[in-house]
Amino acid sequence: MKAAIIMHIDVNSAYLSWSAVEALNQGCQVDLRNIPAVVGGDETKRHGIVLAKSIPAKKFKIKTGETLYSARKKCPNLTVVSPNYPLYLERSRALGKLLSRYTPTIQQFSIDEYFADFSGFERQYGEPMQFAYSLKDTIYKELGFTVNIGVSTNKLLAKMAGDFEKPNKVHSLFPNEIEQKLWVLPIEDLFMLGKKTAPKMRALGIKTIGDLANADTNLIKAKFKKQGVVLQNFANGNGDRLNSFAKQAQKGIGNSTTTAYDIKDRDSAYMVILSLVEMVAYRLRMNKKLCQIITISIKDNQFNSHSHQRQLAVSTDHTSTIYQQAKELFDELWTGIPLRHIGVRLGKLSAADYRQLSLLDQQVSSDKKLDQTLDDIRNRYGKNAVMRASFVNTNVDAMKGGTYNIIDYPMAKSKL
DNA sequence: TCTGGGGTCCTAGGACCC
DNA sequence: TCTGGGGTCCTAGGACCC
Repeated sequence: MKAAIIMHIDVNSAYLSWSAVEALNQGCQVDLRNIPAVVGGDETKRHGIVLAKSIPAKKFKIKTGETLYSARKKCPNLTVVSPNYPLYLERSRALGKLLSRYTPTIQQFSIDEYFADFSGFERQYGEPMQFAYSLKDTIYKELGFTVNIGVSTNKLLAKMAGDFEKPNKVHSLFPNEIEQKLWVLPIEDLFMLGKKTAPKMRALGIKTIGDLANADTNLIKAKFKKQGVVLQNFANGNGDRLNSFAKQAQKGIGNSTTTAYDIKDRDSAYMVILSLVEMVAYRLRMNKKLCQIITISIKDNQFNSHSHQRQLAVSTDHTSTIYQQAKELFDELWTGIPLRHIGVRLGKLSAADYRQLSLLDQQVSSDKKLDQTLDDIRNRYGKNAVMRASFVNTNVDAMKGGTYNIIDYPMAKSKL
């Protein structure tokens, strides 16, 4: 049997590239990709972090996730542009559509990354590396942005290959290249080995991916538990469960928001919670799901986080039920300390087509009708077409949450 | 005007049952 | 009779991804 051919396609500086191309199309004279520039949130709303950076900005050691304040200190004439999420979503889908022309087996891994399975396509497309180069060029020609493509026999290796030199590059990382290309890299470069684990590894003398690959498994198991074993397998190029392209059911739906000002009173908190619940419950219903677990999370002005969750006796998709539970959970959780962030998450999802009817059915069906009516209006006229009276003349959005449009893909860990 | 938002998975401790 | 310990469920917190 011939080895699988898996490719990882990753848009270079996705948000920044997409905004740059859009600006050029609108007649802008400069290409943001060629100057020190970042996509960053709104500092007046306390969203002031770097979401994406250009290569010239990277030369100033600006990092994704750092504050704009800090980024400007490193590069005083930094250009900062606001994110355009609808654009990013559209570009993301355009890339997926292009890839689908070449293989039916693709999987979106994040807004700017796809895996594609080209196993058995050699006769049609030729030698995999040659094909990857032409695919990269086709993407650039048709969509105007550059990508990195990693080529290997499983998703883990393809992804690691895609992270080699950027931008606009194709790299292979086949099993027989692991020693030469993967093992020489610092431990920090391994997928899923983050900034908490890396220092612990280094303290044990494990400095490179090769060191981890060849470390004593019993030691790794003892120190890092299950996750350690997964990481050691990754270091050996074994993607394990990372190999499936099967679609996985979503486990939870959540929305959260950092408020422009600290929340100091219960009524303001309730307003934000209602706004979050409106969004999260709407998304739940659009996905034709019910939830059985509701989690509320808060972050105080000292950046300490806490959460509280509750399992319901009966699954629900009603805004009013979820809101009531969320308020109770919040009251149990909140000590009165000023808050900067509140989140609501729905878990233990099930299909909405088998509904367990309760004694409260009378009440429930009128709630259901209200939810349906509001959903219909929002789908037709936009999310702000209707709002509860309590939001009128306030500066709280009637529906909160960073992303209104939902990308339906399971996240990182479950796929690898 | 200093630190986002959306996810998944794992662990540890306590409750409860047998 | 005395009391150990395994299994499961629940919850809060944390690590990691983009």
